[in-house]
Amino acid sequence: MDTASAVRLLLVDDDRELTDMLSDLLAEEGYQVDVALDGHHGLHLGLTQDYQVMVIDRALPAIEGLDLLSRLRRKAVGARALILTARGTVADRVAGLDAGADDYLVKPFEVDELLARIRALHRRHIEAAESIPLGAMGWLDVARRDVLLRTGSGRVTLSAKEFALLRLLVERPRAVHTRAELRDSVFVDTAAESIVDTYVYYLRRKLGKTIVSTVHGLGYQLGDV
Amino acid sequence: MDTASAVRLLLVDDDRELTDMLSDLLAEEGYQVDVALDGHHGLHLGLTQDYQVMVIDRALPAIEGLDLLSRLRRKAVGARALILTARGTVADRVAGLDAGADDYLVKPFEVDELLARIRALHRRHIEAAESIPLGAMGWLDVARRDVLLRTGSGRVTLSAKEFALLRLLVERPRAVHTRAELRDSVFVDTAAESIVDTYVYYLRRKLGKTIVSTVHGLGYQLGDV
DNA sequence: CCCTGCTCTGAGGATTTTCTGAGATCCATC
DNA sequence: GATGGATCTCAGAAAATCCTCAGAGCAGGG
Repeated sequence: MDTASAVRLLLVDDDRELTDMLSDLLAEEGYQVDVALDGHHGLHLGLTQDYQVMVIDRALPAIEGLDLLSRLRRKAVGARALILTARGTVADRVAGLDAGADDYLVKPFEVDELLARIRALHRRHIEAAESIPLGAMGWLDVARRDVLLRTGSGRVTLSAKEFALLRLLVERPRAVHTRAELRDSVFVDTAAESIVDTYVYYLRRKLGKTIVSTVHGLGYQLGDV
Repeated sequence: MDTASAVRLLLVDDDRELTDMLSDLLAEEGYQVDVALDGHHGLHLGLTQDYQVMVIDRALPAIEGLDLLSRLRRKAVGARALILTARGTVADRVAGLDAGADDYLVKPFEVDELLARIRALHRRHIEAAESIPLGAMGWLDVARRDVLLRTGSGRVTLSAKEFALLRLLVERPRAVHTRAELRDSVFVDTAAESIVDTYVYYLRRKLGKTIVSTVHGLGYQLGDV
């Protein structure tokens, strides 16, 4: 039916009885489920496969659930994550969200509630950002008009002109763009060509020297060398 | 065992023999029960604690049962309520439902029936508590039109427009919403776009600066950074 | 009918962005 | 290594945008 567009889901829990039941139920709902019974296996699958949703138990052998999640997040794994836990205190929830969880469910739970929350998470993932890779730097997030850094040190927001300039460079990454060309497309046409220098300086200040390279006497180009 | 996630239940009745028996039975079933022997105490507990279910006798000292319930409802206490009464006329039921009761049981009753109805109420509470995670902030409780804060400092109730605005942002958490779009969906279409600014200000005042972030020149977006 | 809370307007001040210009630094060439 | 143009850096003015909040109007409950 819709197996071609099936939602890929990673389930990490050491309770084999639970994983068997859940994976059956989720498969019935049309999800394509992979199961990991410990943290190491979960980490491996999370890094090598492309999931839309992850369901992770806090108490895991090898690598603890929140540790697993924050490791995945540090590698820019963006799948929506739901944490299962035995405890339901506020401090617990906070820890989960801090590790990068999108939702949180306390055991024992109603299976229907888990399914409903997974659906909600998936619905949100569908609208994931359109992001353009910026080489070694990170990703340019078009919807949010910011740059997600590959180092995991968060996001850098760009102003409208900074974004427009970087986008032009990204669209033709190997081309050398003259100041006149960039000025005409990005800035008001009465502006001096040196406005481009200034905005290249702004981009380098925010994103690092190597984001734009100068071709002496000609103009600018994306990236280094 | 799972006391952390036990269902919290408030029992308000002046018949100490009945409350003793019921609280024992309910504790055996895994509920965490608080007992109030008069309306004042019940009001105090209902306002200061967070219950999922309340069982309230109509005939109470100090504050009458239906009065107690409607006072709690006016303070946006959303726990499911079951009213105990000696009379069972239709007019009586209507009065109970008007006061905000979810169910109604006529004395004398079978204890098993009371337990079954409490279970049903609790199940309804879980189903109705469609709580949408708000990132770092907490949870948006659609049924109760309020926000459960992750800091543990209780609930914040929202006005109709505040709720509608936040819900729109939550439904597409990664999208940037323009003022025009938000104005058209939430407010009267003759309103100035700045009405959105004002309500974003209200949300931030109630829920913290980070609940909504500004994308300069474009609009607003859920969450921080 | 009064009171409370909600909705919306408008205006100021605060903040961010855009653009200019000027000195410092770099680079190709003589 | 001297020269002159190209480029980098950055302070600050001007413009655009956003935040904050007082208050008017209105609806609903007591």
